[in-house]
Amino acid sequence: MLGSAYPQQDCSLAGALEIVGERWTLLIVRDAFYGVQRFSELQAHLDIPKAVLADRLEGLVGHGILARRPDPEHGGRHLYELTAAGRDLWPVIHSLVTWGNRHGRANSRLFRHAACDTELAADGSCPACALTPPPQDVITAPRPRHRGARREDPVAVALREPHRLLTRL
Amino acid sequence: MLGSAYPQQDCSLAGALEIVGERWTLLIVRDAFYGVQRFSELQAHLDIPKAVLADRLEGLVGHGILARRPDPEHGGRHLYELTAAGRDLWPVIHSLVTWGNRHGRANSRLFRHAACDTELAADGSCPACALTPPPQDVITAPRPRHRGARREDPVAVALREPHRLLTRL
DNA sequence: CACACAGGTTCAATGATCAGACCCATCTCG
DNA sequence: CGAGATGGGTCTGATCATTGAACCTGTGTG
Repeated sequence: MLGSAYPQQDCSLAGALEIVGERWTLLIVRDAFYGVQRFSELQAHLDIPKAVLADRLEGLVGHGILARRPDPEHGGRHLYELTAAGRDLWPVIHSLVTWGNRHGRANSRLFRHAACDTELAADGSCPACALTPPPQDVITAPRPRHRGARREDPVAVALREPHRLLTRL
Repeated sequence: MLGSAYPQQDCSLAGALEIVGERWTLLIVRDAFYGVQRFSELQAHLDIPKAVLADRLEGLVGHGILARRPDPEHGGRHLYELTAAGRDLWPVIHSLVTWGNRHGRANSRLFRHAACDTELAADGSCPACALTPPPQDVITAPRPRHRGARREDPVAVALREPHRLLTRL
């Protein structure tokens, strides 16, 4: 996003958009909720230029939304994980998915409360349990009979199975 | 947003971001919730280049988020109002404001349920009434003792008084 | 040691944004 | 009626972000 700032806007919406409002940023955060943690997986799943991905990851880490730590399995590599501030973005992601689902292209995925298997309401709450589950208690699965553009990258393939948010893919 | 599209992303989040993910777009929608309806008011309140504002308004009208109608008081002018699809963006706006409030710059405004005057919870629900009020039942007011960069444009001045969302400023 | 691979950085070309100048229709005041 | 002010734009050159491809480096593998 150009300038990456909204000067003179004394508003926390503008402040939030300066951090997560750039192109690609919320898609990266979405994948982080899905459990994607590697640079190469993000790049393959999002079709994003490496330079932009590196720039966005640096920004997200700098703003405390993602944490970058060494990969214990592979020397020299890193894993990116959501911080507490990043996990707080779940209502933003879910409300945008819900809106896009109703008014834009229909969604390929649905979100259920892990405890009772009920699909989440528009505001992210579980209608059966009358509470709003945190993302680690949400399971995402492909929508049945959905025929989207079939991606074949490892992340897209792994997401054909139901998967609990925030757990490593 | 460059390209204004995320090709190959079979996801309603990407679809939503293609519509409302461009720079300035969500700030325009926020002002529409505040009751701003004129081109000139938006331009003065947002400090946005006229060409970009015209482009964004055209996009929002084209995607059915704003409706453009002739201004009955002034010939040749227009008013922009949120459609039903646009009003459905309230959870997106509120969740972003709430997040920015906790993790970015503190907010200058707060949101209360008109029926009971209780401040809304993070998920947009009213803690006292145990329901999620629609935006037309929400009142926004400046945060007490807040000293932000004082804007002097007509919209900023009008918003120093408590104001019900979606009603004309 | 040669090689592949993850994870970047650098580069030229492209496309979006910006500030400011310009334009036209309507309203206001003399 | 005519002159100027205002709203709502469009147009233009300069600036800045994004893109895809090429290149670089450190680590594991055969």
